[in-house]
Amino acid sequence: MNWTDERVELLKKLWADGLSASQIATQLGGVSRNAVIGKVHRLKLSARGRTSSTQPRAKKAPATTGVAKAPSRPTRTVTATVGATALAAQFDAEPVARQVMRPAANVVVPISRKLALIELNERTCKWPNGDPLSEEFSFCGNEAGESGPYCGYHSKVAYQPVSERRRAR
DNA sequence: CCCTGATTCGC
DNA sequence: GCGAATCAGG
Repeated sequence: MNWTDERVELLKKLWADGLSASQIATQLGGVSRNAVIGKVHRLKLSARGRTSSTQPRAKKAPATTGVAKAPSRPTRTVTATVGATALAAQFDAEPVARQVMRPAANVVVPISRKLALIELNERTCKWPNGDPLSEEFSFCGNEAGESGPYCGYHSKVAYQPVSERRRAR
């Protein structure tokens, strides 16, 4: 990946918005956080003024009122081989999972390619966007990592079992 | 151990 | 210019 004007502009914007280097790296795709930091320095925009206390870290979604406690992870992993009907049925049968499959509201979501199910392949991120029963439903579609069904961002932020997080490392 | 940005230095 | 490796730290 090379630093096109477009990518540099996005880098500037996200850095100004206070995103961490690793968050920016995942959204840009194809670069490491080191690359982002290096670029930031070369662009001389290191100072972000804001000494916003501690690292913002992705936080949990605020407790929703009156809703049963959600499981810590999706009940099942979406794979490319699951048919659309089966997928819809799965979520239909498990309304709780539908809620859980969304990142927390204050988490930065990478730019999604918004692919349809049939557009997914072995190397596209299978993180679902939105309500599976809605017409706007799509999948992230960014490049998935070697070791999982999600892109770098979603494999970290996704509600993944701790055991799998460790194995991925 | 998770993460953060900063710096160095071979390419 | 680029970014992996490394450092220093929360």
